[in-house]
Amino acid sequence: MISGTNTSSSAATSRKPTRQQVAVAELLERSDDFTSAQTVHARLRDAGAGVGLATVYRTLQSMVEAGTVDVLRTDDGEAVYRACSTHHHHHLVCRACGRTVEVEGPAVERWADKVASDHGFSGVTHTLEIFGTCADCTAAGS
Amino acid sequence: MISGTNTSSSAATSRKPTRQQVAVAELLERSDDFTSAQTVHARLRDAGAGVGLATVYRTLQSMVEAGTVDVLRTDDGEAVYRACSTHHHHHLVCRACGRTVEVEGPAVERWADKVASDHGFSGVTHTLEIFGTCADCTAAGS
DNA sequence: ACGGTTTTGACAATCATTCTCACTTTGAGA
DNA sequence: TCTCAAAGTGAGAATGATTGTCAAAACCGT
Ligand SMILES: [Zn+2]
Ligand SMILES: [Zn+2]
Ligand SMILES: [Zn+2]
Ligand SMILES: [Zn+2]
Repeated sequence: MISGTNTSSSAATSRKPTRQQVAVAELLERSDDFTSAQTVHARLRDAGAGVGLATVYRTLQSMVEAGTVDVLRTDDGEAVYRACSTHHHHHLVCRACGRTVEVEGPAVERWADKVASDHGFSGVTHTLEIFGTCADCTAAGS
Repeated sequence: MISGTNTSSSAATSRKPTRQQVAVAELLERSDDFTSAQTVHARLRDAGAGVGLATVYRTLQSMVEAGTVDVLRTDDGEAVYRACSTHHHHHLVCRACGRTVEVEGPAVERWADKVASDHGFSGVTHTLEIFGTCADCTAAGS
């Protein structure tokens, strides 16, 4: 119900990436912060190489499943995506400018697993994000 | 942008709760797991004492601002609410049945704050949820 | 009871996301 | 190179949660 199990199969997606998929991937690589599907679509359109909105959504979805991009939700429920390193990590996000830093915390990982198993839970996953205002924005802000 | 600052004012909501607000609050108290606004609305309607959908949303929002209920997002972006204790805590949620356990981790709190300040971030908050399958559901499941 | 303020709720409007389905591209085999 | 079936694309329609609207209803101090 919440954070559903990964029921996707997609045996082996070993196809040559299409122009559209490359465009989406490169745009994400180029930007440091989390970006919504709508924004990706708009940016590609403005850049000339337009990509259909449905394709943007499909591409982002498969990239998430492939683990090459991370997704999280803004306060108003919009999904935002970011090209991240493939190993498990979390995010420190600036509320003002969106700048994002990847962070790791082995101790936290262990703590989460222990808490869950102590309560008899199995198949454990977790989400963890940190928000704040970065130094630059604090300086610039009122 | 993501996880916006609390700009709400609502100086002092010291009004006698209306019948509708009480109905929503009691329904949440009664259920152990996270419930969507739509579901709250449907349940109240089925229970006879109907409450307008807009009112359900408004009431849930103010309860969140008041800190008497927690809110999180399902994988498909739907907001779900739960009456929780008022002190800072996190959730261990069963993916199958929704059963929820409140958990605390002082060490995690310290870690998050330290990571953020190490990177020059201020005004730090965080979100942390743990998902898994509870013992009962593991036993019942295929 | 009376005027002013707050709350409610049926309904319309938004808007991100998904669905449809005809069209295009791709790739392996003939 | 030609052929065809599978995979990918995209414009537009459909979905569905959430929010906006605003007139009627409930509330409150006088
Ligand atoms: Zn910043
Ligand atoms: Zn982790
Ligand atoms: Zn809680
Ligand atoms: Zn915490």
